[in-house]
Amino acid sequence: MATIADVAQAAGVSISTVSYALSGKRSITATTRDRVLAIAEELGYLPHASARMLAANRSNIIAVSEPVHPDTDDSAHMAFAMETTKVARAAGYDTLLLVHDDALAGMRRSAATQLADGIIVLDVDEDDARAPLARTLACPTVFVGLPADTSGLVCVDLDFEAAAREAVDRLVDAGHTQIGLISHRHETLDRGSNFPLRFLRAFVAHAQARGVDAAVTHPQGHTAEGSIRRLLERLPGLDGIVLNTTADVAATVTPVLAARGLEVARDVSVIAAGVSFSTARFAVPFDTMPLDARASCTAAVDLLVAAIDGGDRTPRIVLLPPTYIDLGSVASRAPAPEPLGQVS
Amino acid sequence: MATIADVAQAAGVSISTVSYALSGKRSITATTRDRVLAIAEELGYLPHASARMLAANRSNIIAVSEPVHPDTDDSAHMAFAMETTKVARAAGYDTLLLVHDDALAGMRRSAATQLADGIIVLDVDEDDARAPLARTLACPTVFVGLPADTSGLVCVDLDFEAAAREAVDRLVDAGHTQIGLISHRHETLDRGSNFPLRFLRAFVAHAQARGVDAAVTHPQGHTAEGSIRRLLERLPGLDGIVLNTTADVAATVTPVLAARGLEVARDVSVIAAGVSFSTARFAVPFDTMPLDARASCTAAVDLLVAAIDGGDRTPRIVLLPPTYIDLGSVASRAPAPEPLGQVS
DNA sequence: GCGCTCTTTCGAAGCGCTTCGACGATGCGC
DNA sequence: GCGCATCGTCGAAGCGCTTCGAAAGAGCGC
Repeated sequence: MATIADVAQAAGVSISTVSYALSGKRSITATTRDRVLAIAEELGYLPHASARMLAANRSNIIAVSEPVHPDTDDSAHMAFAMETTKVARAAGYDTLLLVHDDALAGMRRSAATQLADGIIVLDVDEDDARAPLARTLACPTVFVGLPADTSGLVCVDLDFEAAAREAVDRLVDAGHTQIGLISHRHETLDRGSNFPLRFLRAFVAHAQARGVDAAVTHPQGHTAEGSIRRLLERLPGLDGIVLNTTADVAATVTPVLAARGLEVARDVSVIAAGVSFSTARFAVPFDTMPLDARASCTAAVDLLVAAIDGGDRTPRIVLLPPTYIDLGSVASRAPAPEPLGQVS
Repeated sequence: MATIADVAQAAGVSISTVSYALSGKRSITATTRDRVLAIAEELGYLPHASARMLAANRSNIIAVSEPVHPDTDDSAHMAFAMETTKVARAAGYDTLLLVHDDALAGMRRSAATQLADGIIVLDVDEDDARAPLARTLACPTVFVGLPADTSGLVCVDLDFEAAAREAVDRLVDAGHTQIGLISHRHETLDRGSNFPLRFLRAFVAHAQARGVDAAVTHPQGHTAEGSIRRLLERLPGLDGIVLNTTADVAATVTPVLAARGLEVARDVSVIAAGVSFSTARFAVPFDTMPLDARASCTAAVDLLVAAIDGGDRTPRIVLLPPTYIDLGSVASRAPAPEPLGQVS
């Protein structure tokens, strides 16, 4: 519990000299500085956190808002919180955890009391109440995931266009010729959500570019029943499905296919792309391109620190390249047709 | 960003009157108090966190130390961190998350800088480096789980004796007559760890009380191979196994039994008791009596708050009654023999 | 009506730090 | 040798709050 005054006295210098010697914000003679540092070390001096916060008007604390919804995948979200904490610490910040109902209220509180210098928002919903809140806060905030209306916000998310293209490539490269996309519900797109549309357009364009038959449906309700029926009507030889939809719909894909005598991988390959849920624990896991915790959190903390230190709060959306996780739901079809004119 | 001075001025009173009106630490006339509260509300006044911390010499922050070992079960530990945060918030504290290598260093740092009023230690190891550290810290600390040497510490853990008795009761009540305990390795017991011994003794005593044959082994290495062989030598009709051991050993039980043509539940019932790992995702899950996150964290935070507010830092070990999670690894044997003289 | 107690409010002193302005000392050019 | 800039250090203000002691006012008994 040594204070800066103790260090100053022991070193025979003034308090401000100690402060400058430790912070390096003004030049101090090498001999004085070394003596101060040695004594500080010897006394085990560490600045009192709240005194420093009050004087410097910054807390070196980042709040992490993570509502843990009932449908939240613990393991995935644990990873995000942990990664954020690790990266933040490396940047000199501690992290305050705001969960459940306090995920929202805690943001307001930690911003208003200036407990936190910045906020990282995890587990973002389409119509997340934290988005409008963040717009009113004086405290820099970065979202990991995109709410429907991203105006005025700083967000990090998966590059959906790239994910759509990679999903198409994977299927086509494995010999599939009739592929369908189960997108989000119409309501979701109508609500102003932009990424399903970005994904959808990239999917259609790239399927065309690769020369395969493609169809798109939007689920009605919370099952894939109707979507799969419609896909099969349009593409009787459907051999690949891309899921860019919600967890509830995705979870029904295997049983719905089974009811038609179709088996994942054997008859129809499936890839979930641009989704925030994990399919690893589905009865039949699907290949997935999810948000990558490490990459997302690193990018998010970097942006946040830039906003705190550099004052750069320009709204922006940073898109991360997708990572493909192979869980065996894509099987090789007949060998891809030889491109014309190639020597076999 | 209204300050207490703004509120005081708007209400036409002094700063100290506002402070007392808000904290209730001195009596203030009802009319004055109401006016102050109304104006504070109107201005959206919230006290500046660090100013309050500095003046009151307390941060209302609890640090949560959670090293996330490679073998840590994310989901289980997520639950502990989340529950701690929820309970702490309800008690008026925010939680600072300290993970990985910072789980140790962060404790020292947040205690020395008085960033945290108290520390909750999760994911406790037998020979946890945080135990000796906690003894040197001025900051109240509560462990969730028991290190080998608990002297001088405040700990919350499962009631191992009760868990051992319940495991025996479950097996005996289901008609089992030859039950074995796979305990911890000898090294673990030799290292001064007390709970395996407590479990073991309660197991032996209670098996005897219930009149069934019992045997105990300690694994060598990280497999159940030798233990199961020895149990079968001693109890050829072995029909129940209780696991109070490490995750690595527990994970090998099913294959080792299978190699001998024995199937869990059908031939041998298995219960894991007093363990900190989840068996839910084993290929064959075992009935378990684990530490209960909600109960443990509530007890831990209660103890910590008592230490912070009440100054009660008496070292103690609080034991929680076990909760039985039935995952189907215990089957009914021949009906339990009728007690003598009972009308059937 | 005087002195007493009790209640309500105020002023001021910190909490431990950062940071600004200033001051003495030193070194330089002329 | 004098003035000027530069460097290293110091003192003091202030961050926004809590809390202590005291002052002012009200109510009471005699």
